Amino acid sequence: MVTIKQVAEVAGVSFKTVSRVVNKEPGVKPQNIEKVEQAIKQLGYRPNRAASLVRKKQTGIIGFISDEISTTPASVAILKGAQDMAWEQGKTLMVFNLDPKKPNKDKLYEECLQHRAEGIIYGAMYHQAVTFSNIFKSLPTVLVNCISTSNDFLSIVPDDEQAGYYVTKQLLSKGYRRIAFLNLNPDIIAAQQRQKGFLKALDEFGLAKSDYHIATIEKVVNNKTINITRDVAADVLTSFKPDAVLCGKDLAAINLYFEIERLGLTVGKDIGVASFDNWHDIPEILDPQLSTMALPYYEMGRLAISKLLSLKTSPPESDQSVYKMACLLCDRQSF
Amino acid sequence: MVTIKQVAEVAGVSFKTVSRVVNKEPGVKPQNIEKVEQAIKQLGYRPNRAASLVRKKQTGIIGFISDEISTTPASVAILKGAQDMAWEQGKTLMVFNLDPKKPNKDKLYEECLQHRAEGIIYGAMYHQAVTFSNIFKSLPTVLVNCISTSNDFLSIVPDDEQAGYYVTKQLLSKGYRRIAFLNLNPDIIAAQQRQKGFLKALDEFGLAKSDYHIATIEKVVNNKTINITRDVAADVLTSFKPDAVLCGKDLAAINLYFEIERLGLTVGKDIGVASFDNWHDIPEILDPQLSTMALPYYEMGRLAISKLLSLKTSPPESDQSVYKMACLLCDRQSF
DNA sequence: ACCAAAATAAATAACGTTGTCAAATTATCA
DNA sequence: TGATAATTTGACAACGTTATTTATTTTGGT
Repeated sequence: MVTIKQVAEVAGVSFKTVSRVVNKEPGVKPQNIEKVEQAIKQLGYRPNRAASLVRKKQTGIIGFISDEISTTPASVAILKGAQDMAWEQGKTLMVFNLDPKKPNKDKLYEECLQHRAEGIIYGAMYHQAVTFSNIFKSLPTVLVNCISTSNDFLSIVPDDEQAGYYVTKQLLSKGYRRIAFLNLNPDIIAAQQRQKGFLKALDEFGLAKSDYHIATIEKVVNNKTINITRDVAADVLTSFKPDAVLCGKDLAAINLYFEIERLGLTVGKDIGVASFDNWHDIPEILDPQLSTMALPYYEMGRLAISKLLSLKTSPPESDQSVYKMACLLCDRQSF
Repeated sequence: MVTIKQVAEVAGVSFKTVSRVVNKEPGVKPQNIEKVEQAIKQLGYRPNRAASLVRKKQTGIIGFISDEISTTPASVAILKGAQDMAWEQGKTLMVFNLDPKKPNKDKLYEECLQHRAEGIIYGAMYHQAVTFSNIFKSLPTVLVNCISTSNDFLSIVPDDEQAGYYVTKQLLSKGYRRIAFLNLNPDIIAAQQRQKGFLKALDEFGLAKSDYHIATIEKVVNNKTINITRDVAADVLTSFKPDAVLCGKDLAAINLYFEIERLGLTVGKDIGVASFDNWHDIPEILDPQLSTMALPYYEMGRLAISKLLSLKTSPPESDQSVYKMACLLCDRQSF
């Protein structure tokens, strides 16, 4: 590998001058800049990042630890957002995935510390509460899509209550008055908060208890979540006879569409359907295309990085705060 | 940050001894190991990776450059596989995503070079041919899910021909004799190779031209691919009247299911359905669950790393070779 | 043309490690 | 016990940079 000194020799200047040119420091004669750049090109020199990091205080590295996040399609966007923002800020993201078999956050954190990361982003697969050991206090840390059980980190989550509230209000304002909510497993935060928003919107429109129905489309058997949308939907559609259905996730909306079609009804005409996720290509592949609340994963990833970077400059006065990011309705044809 | 010398001082040994303990080099008295480990724990010392990298020749860093890959759910698995294998081999993956707006592979490669990566994995979103500049020759490089237009890199791709062949043979051996193939855009490699396999299997079973039908479910209008499965499926189902349909991707199989249901037929009973991808939760959410050829992304990611590492030791005699990885049928209930 | 001030360049220290080799200590055996 | 070999330790150079200080060159004003 060619070093800064070899470049200096070829360019006929001291190696410090080369360093100045490489780092775009001022105070080098244009003529010398020219010579150095020539030599760099000629030799194919590339700065050795590691060597530079030894001397500089700032490494420009941000650790991204994910609880399996980057394999789940819905939230890959978090990573992408973080990566884009990091790149814009001249930082490099180092990505680590937790091993689902034995998830050891601390080991990965250790790795980040050794690389002298300047901060850590921890991303979770779904909106949940996570417990962190004290080692996580070593660096500025921002949580994405989860909160800390001990509430001691800045975290960025989707505003599921707002999402539930907003989409319900949209349904109501379009005239739907008999709404079924096929919610996710009630143990998860998103399900709880969406339901809160759902009820709030109904309340504002003065709907009675008999005008809505809430059911659960997930069942947990020995720690595995299984999807029972098809049966639940069939039941709710025939017994409650809603004029609109709000579905906990786009994937389950597929099942819902089938059940609606089976009853000879048409989505978007006889019955409105709305959902949550905006899960990649699913909403668009359905017919009619599914109107769904997009979870702002990409933006959450971006915000995580910028919050992290500002954490480092400003004192962590505002720790333990939770940023709830608004969800947007992707308005298509299903209601 | 605490350094090796501070640890040495506390432990009452030379800093070289600490270095030996940290790197588990032999020849340190157990008693001193104990003292050093004590001091390390007491001070919370962590080796500075950058400093170590300056001195050592091996950085243990592998660059992973992806053409948007890590945002597409189907192939996130490549990244995961690569990451797992890299971790097992004691390497660290540095992940870079191409900016879809202005995809500049070379810039990311440059970044990898500066980090003194020992090798590069380039992953593509779908099986395609990609052109690389000469800068990619600087390091051992392995391509995943794509081949080089100039055929000068080792690459790892799914064996789409085998996949098409295998699944068709399965259909045939279950007695289906009138098969429609709803293929992807014929411009892409996967579509071409699967079709080849499809035809080969049909030929082996001696099927006539009138016993099968091939249609395209994607249309390209101003560089954007649009999905026309619904219309094509409706047409093929009524005009050709297949007893089985092989679908180009799981997502499109959703459309196909709808059309089949609309005709009053039942998947898996009146008509067999098979597909390609094993795209996350889709095959399981469909009813009946979809039998589909899984693309071996995870394994491709793993193989990429191990091939890369062996490239470095053995001379690149076997360059320009293409590893085609067999696809497995995920046998469910749709045929 | 000369001097001071400003601009530029060079020399050298420093960063936190690992590699080399010589020195010190301990173990082995006659 | 003494000599020798084996083990363990430490001093110091080296890695490729950036930071700091010092030296040199250029510029501007008289």
